[in-house]
Amino acid sequence: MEKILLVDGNNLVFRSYFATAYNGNLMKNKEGVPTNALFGFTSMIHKIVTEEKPTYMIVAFDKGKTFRHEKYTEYKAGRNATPDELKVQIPLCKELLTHMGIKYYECDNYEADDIIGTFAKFCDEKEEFIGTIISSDRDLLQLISPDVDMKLLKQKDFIRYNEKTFFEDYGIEPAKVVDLKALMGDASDNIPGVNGIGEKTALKLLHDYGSLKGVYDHLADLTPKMREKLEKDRENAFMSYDLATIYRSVPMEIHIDDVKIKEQDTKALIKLYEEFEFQSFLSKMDQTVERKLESAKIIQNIEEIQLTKPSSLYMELLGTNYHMCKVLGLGIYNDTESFFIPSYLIKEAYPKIKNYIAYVYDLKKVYVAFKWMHIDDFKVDFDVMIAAYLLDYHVKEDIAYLGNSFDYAIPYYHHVYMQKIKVYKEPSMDVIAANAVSKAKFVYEIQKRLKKELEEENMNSLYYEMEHPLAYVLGDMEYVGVYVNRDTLQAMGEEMKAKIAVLEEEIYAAADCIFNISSPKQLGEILFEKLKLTYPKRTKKNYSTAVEILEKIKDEHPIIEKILSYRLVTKLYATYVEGLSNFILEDGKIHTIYTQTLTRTGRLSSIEPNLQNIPIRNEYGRLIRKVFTPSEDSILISGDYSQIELRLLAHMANVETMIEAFKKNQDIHMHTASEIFHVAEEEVSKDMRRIAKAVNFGIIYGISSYGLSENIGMKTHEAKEFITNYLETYPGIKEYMDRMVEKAYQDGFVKTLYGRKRIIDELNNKNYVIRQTGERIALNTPIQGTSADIIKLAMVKLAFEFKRQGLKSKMIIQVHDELVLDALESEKEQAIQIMKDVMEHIADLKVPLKIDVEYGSDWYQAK
DNA sequence: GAGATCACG
DNA sequence: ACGTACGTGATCTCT
Repeated sequence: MEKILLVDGNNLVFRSYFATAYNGNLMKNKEGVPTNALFGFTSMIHKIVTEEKPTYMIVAFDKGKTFRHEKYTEYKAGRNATPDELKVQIPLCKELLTHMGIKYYECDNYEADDIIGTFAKFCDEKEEFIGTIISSDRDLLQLISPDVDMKLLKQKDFIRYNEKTFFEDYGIEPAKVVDLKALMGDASDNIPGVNGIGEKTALKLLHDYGSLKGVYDHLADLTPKMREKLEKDRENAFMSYDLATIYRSVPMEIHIDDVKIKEQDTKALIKLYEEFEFQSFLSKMDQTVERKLESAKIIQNIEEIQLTKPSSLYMELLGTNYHMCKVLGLGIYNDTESFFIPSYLIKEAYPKIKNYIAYVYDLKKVYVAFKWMHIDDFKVDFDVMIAAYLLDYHVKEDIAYLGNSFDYAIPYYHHVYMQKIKVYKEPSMDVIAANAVSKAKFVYEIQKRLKKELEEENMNSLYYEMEHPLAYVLGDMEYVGVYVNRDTLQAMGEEMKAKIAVLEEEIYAAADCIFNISSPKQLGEILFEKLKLTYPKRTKKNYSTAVEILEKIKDEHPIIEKILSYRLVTKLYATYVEGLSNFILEDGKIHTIYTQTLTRTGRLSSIEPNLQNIPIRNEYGRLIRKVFTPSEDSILISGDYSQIELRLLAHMANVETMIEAFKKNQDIHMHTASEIFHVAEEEVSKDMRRIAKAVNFGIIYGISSYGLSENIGMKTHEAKEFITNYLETYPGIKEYMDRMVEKAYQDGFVKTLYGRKRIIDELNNKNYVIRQTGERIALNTPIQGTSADIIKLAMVKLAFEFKRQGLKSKMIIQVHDELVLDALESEKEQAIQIMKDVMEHIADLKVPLKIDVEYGSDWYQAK
């Protein structure tokens, strides 16, 4: 038995088009051809092929303007015309299929539905074939038969229907979909149906009387009202029946060899993906077709090095974590000189090149990797990676992504250096050299253009005074590292393991069976089916077992509390005990990597390991912080900005009362509570403060009444009242929000106080929900981003001041609004003084900035 | 490799 | 009628 996949191509293209709507700005290639639908289509096809692994497959498209139901043409014609931006992409989708070896069908005057119907009939008739229809169009459900099932695509996932499951869900046979549509109509397809009858009623009627005809044969049995509706639209109903019926005899010959998937044309596919700048698909391609790189001169002896002018450098590593991986060599390039320095010559060669190295990609990587080699004086003028990040180019760790968006054929790192996932391979030195030098060449040739663009965007000071110097500061922090006490960590781990074992037993006993507690799927079945606990959420396909859900049913069964504890402890053990242990190097320290070019707001992120999410909110988890310790004769000092985002809001929206409250150093949530509840501060209850705090946060996130209500557990309409009340209390904030959103729609981007820019594509989306998200981004990014700017500036200045004043104290950790120092005890007072001074005075705002300082002999105490 | 979950600001 | 707070990273399960 062979399965044929019957894909509704038109449906996929339309879905893709509207899912990532073309907005006249983004999602088109350099020639201006829109690619949104093609992109979505490509990824859907990839997904379908990997999920279904078909041998036979067809993709059906509409063709021609006249329809087989001539007398009803006006109905079909009434559907929205295909937008031009979509039209141009349809032939491209077909081209893609051809390159992938997949046959597509179209037939004059027939729709994709009809072609699929014809193939479905083919499957019904031929014993050796079965079919699976793929579409999000419910119309096609009517084609389900013993030999044909359907994968009905939903927004996120899909439902697979066969005859049996369809009947279970709808209570009618698949073929009766036609009768159903005849009664209820289909607005999207301009099928009128019977006015006043919806899905529920239609299903009930069909259940009672079997078919459309059956319903009309039994009009006498119905209520007068219903009878009247049906009689009035009798003609429409039967016409709708015809309209909804999928034609199954398109005049075409089916040759089964055509339907078999052929080998893909890799070369043509790569060309297509390149043309449309589909980096993600390109990087996934098995690039058997090697990109040709110029061969590079490999230095054998440092006497061969001739360097006379500013050059670019590209450092090639084996592995991605530059704290613990091998340096393979350096590619050096300028327009007259270029060569490759193999790893064993770097130290010796460095003095000869250092004065000429002007441009790099990822300066922090090079700076830190050199430090590990005891080269401490590396400095460059310009980092292409950081500049490209600020300018919103496609920046990833792998330079190939940026290179390819500028039409440089740079091989993807993983194709050259990865054996398979997580396994690296070292190619021959010729290959490494060619890669390194061609990357250096790209850096050299692109830097000028990026500098010019920074200038045009007024981002010079953002680059030269903030991000560029920050890279060295971060590099120092990473290289210095943080001491982590292995023994304490291990002891905590043993205790947790014991706890986990006990909890496991208790949970199995309570559930009366053994299962995988970490599997949400299994857990959901145990809780909501076996133990029949109430699922406190509107119907959804999969049970969620997240904390919010479990908290709600805590009282129903003692198992819930055990599961919550189990979750907490296993999380702590896996992520923070085992996880952190894996990153302690021989020096007893953890060396994280701060990602400087990732977030959309300008914040840093921290990886391998993440030091920005060490537990603190839960007391048991907080104990983990005890393992983070200072160096000898030192303490950890933590300074964190108090309410920096709210202060920035008060500044930007110019909210007098709030600014005053901050000037008086008041508890801001208490103050807000007293204002929105119209009571004296002494009368603010805990709950009032809690609500005020939630609303304050909500405002920063770009509030929605639903979001707020979910967060503090109240009805949406109550949350709405709080928001209205809040905005009446602070009209300045309301004005500010309106102004920001309007400006964002006008410009298509927002900026921070320091000129960092974020383009918000979401605002051009045709989907209302996505536009709303865009509005929230427009409200949040200037605040979160400015906060990130401020602490970055403070870090640069603080590093400078420590150096200038000759302190040995060092910054070691940044957690968005908090800096942690490893400081000599003898420098304690001075370090605190400088830190406070720098952080509080780095920006000139209408509100004061305030930091809270704490210190101790570990991170638990310094907080 | 994606989704669910949960750790942080 | 729809689906919803902003920004991250690590680990686990499951396809």
